[in-house]
Amino acid sequence: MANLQRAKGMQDVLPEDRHYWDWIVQTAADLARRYGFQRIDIPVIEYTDLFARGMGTASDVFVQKEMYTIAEPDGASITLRPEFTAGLVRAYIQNGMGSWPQPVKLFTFGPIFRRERPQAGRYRQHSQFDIEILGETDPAADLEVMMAAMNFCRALGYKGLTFQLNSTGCPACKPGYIKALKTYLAAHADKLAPVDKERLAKNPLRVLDSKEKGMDELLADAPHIIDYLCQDCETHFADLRLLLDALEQSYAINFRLVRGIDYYTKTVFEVWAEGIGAQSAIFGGGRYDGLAEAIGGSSTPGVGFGCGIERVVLGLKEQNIAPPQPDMPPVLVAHFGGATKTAAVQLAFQLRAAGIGARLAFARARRSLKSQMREANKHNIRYVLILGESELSEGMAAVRPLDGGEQTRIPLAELPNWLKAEIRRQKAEG
RNA sequence: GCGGGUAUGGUGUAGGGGUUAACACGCCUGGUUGUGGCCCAGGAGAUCGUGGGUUCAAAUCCCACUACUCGCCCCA
Repeated sequence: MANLQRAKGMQDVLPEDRHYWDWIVQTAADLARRYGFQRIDIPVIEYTDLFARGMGTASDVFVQKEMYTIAEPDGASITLRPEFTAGLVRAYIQNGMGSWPQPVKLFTFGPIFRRERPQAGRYRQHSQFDIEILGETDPAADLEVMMAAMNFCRALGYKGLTFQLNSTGCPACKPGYIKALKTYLAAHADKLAPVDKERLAKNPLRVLDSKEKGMDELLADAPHIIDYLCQDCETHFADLRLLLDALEQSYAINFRLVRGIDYYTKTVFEVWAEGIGAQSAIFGGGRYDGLAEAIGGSSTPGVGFGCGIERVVLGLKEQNIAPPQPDMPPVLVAHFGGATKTAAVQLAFQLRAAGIGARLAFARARRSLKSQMREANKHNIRYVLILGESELSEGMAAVRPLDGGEQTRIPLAELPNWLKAEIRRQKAEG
């Protein structure tokens, strides 16, 4: 093995896998546009401060040094984005989108960086498809975001997904809940695993996430956030559920669903899939009404989700769902002998200009026709256009179908139209 | 940061102290003068992860390291 390898936690997306990506991203983008979302692209790098204020310096991503942060010579500190939302809200504020017709509905796609220990379905660079609705408090906005996630999965043919929903409250009611939870857990401290004791001290909500033995029973009797929501949050949650019911969208209320980033308010949700290793969430999202203010803008509500493409691909493979095969060029231009190469090159470009996919056989020295035929076969080519000296002297090309049809000779000048007609005919026949 | 597993041609594997390290797939070239898939015949390609040790002899045994991988934490 050569001592050449990609950096830890990085992935090469080979052509074979890449067409999953094309399909997934295309499907997601089509769907998003149908909902009225517009594509936006923002930089991979932001000032570190943005994430510090957005995610909170107490958040795990920040505290555990999971960010790729670079100190610039001039003293600035910049960071490879560990998530999309903060950057998108920054873009909203900076570009004056607050004065656009509200709400502003955006989607984007690109790489995200977190310096974690890699494992199945978790990489240091991963790609997310992300949508956000900014400037809207209506629970129907939450609904749209959630349904976009669900319908996206349906469009891919995904099966066995569960929709996990919870409300995480707001600054008005969350502290009261945390206090109640703390009290309860402290009373049962003897039953807590060491990890959970640590969490209790550091971030009590995280205990809800615990996978330790016996926690299911213990937490079943723990205070539930639902009973502590303020009027506003409760109404919002109830309205959202009514809307989900109206669309007959099933979901599981998961009072243990908490998310790692501090800015979430009210709605939080995840979409879980099976068979992709220990990482089961392919979507995660929620509402973040306080984020814009936290990063220094005027108060702007928002709701959105991020979807991990690598995990979606893992899940699709697990379920044996394959994307439609990408089209390969239907013809290969083969040539041998004399001045045929020049004619072949000209023909190939002429076909491409006419909109016909053409692969040109390369041959530095003499190369047998057999070898060129083999090449065509390997690439699933439908027609080999053979330019030999005999054909060329008559201004013709031999057309050899690889699917069993008869070989014919067609005048070079007529080839583009002839091929177009053939391809159209074949397509019509399926 | 903490655990477990693995490390042999491009890929997937077999082997197991002793002269040319095996197999499959892939790749290349041929199988009569210019024609694919199947088949057949050849060929290229590996300092058996790295460094040390034991031994007359190490890919094989021992130790360390590194990398990859899976899991914990956390998250998409």
